[in-house]
Amino acid sequence: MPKATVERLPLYLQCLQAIGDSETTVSSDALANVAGVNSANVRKDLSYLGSHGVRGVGYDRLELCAQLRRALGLTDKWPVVIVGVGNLGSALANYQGFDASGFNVIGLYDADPSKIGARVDGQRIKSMEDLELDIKKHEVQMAILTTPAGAAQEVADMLVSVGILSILNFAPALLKLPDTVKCRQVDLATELQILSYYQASRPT
Amino acid sequence: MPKATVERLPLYLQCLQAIGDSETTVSSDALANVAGVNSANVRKDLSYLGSHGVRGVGYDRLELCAQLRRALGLTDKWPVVIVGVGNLGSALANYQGFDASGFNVIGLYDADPSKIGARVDGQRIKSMEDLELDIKKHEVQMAILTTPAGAAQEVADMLVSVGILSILNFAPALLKLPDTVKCRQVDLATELQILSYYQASRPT
DNA sequence: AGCTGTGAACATATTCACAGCC
DNA sequence: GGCTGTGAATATGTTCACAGCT
Repeated sequence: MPKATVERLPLYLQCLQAIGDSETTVSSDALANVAGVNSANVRKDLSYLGSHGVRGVGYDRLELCAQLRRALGLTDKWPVVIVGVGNLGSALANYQGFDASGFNVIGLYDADPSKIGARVDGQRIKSMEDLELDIKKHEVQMAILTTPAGAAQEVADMLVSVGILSILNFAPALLKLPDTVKCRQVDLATELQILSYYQASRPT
Repeated sequence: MPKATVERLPLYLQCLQAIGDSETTVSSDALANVAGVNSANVRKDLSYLGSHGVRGVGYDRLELCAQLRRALGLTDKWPVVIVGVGNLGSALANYQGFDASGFNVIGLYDADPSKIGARVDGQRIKSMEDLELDIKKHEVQMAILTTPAGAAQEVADMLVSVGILSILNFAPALLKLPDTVKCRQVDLATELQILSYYQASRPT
C-alpha cells in the first residue's frame, strides 16, 4: 500500500466517526468533503483495502470502518508505554481516545524518583527498571517518548534493546535508530516553522 | 518552493543546530546523513534558497542557518497565542525552544474561569475575552489550539474571525476553516495508527 | 580531489474521465 | 441517476550521474 495512502487511512477512520450513526452508507464524495481530499483519491485509497463499495450507493459505513481498522492492524489493541511523565506525558496519558483508536496504555514511566508512585489518570507512575521488565513481560512493541530532549536518545536506545519496534517521539531531538525501528517525530518547532513559511509568503 | 522541500527546511535547521559550533562548513553529504535524507535531495532543496554553497567545500554553516531562517519567514519573531491550558497547553507553554525557533508566546488563554490568573511558565492565564483583545492588539496571526475536542471548532471560528491566519491544532477534531486559513493537525491517534500499519505488516 | 548545482531518468502520487454496475 | 473502480494523463518528488568550479 502506498505510503501516502497509509497516512490518510486514519483520517478516513476519524471522518467516519465524525459522520456518525446518521448515515448507514457513505459515498466517496461525502468522505472526500469531510476529509478535504479529492474523491477519486478516496476511491483509489479505499480500493487498496479490497473494499467493495456498491455502485450507485457508496460504502457501508460500519463495514468500511472495520476494513480500515483491519488494514491498519487495529484488530487487537496494541499495548503501548508512555515514557516521561511531565506535562506532555500527562496530557497524553489523560487522552481518552486510546481505547477507541486501538491502543492500550499499559504503563507510565519516569526517571525521576520523586514522581514514581504518583497517579496520572488512575495509573501509577513506575520506574525505568519497571519499564524494561514490563516491555519484556507484555511484549510491548510501541512506545511514546515524552522525555526531555537530553534524555531521548538514551531512553530510545534502551527501548530498542528490549524489543520496542515503533517509537512516537515528542521529544525535540533527532533519534539515531536502527532501521528495523520505525519512528515518527512530532515536533512543535517544525510545525510552527512550516506554518511560518506559508504565513510569510502569503499574498498581502 | 515545493511543499516537500518546505517541510524539510525546519529539519535542516534542527540538524545544523545539532551539528553545532564544531564545524564552520557543512557538506550536503554531512547534512544528509544527520537528516536521514539523500544528499542530492538536500542540494536540490538548498538550491531553492538561492544558496551559494562553495564547490569542493560545502555550505557555510551560519550563513546557511540564516538563509533557512529567512526562507521560512523567521526573520522576526512571530507572536503566537496558546488557547486551552490543560496539561497539553501547559506542556507546550513550558517548551523552552520557542524563542530559538522564531516564536514568541504572547499569552495563554482558557475558557475555564477557575484557571484564569494561574501562572504557567511565568505567564498568567487569561480569559477568552482577553484573547480576542490581545490578538487584535498585537496583530497575532498564529494560534496553537490545545482545547478539548468539543470546543475546538467554536474556538477556531472565533480565532479566524479576529484575524488568525495559521492554526496548529492539537485537539483531536477536524476543523472546518476558510481556505484563507492554513492549519496543521497534530493527532496522537493518527500517528499511532500509522505506526500500527507498519508494525502489523512487518515481516516476522 | 572534493563538493555543488542541475538536467535527465525514474518513482510516486493525484486527478481526470469514463466504462460498468446497481 | 448515481456511484464505484480504474486506466490514462498529469503533477510532484526523488535519485542518478556528471559537468563545472575551487
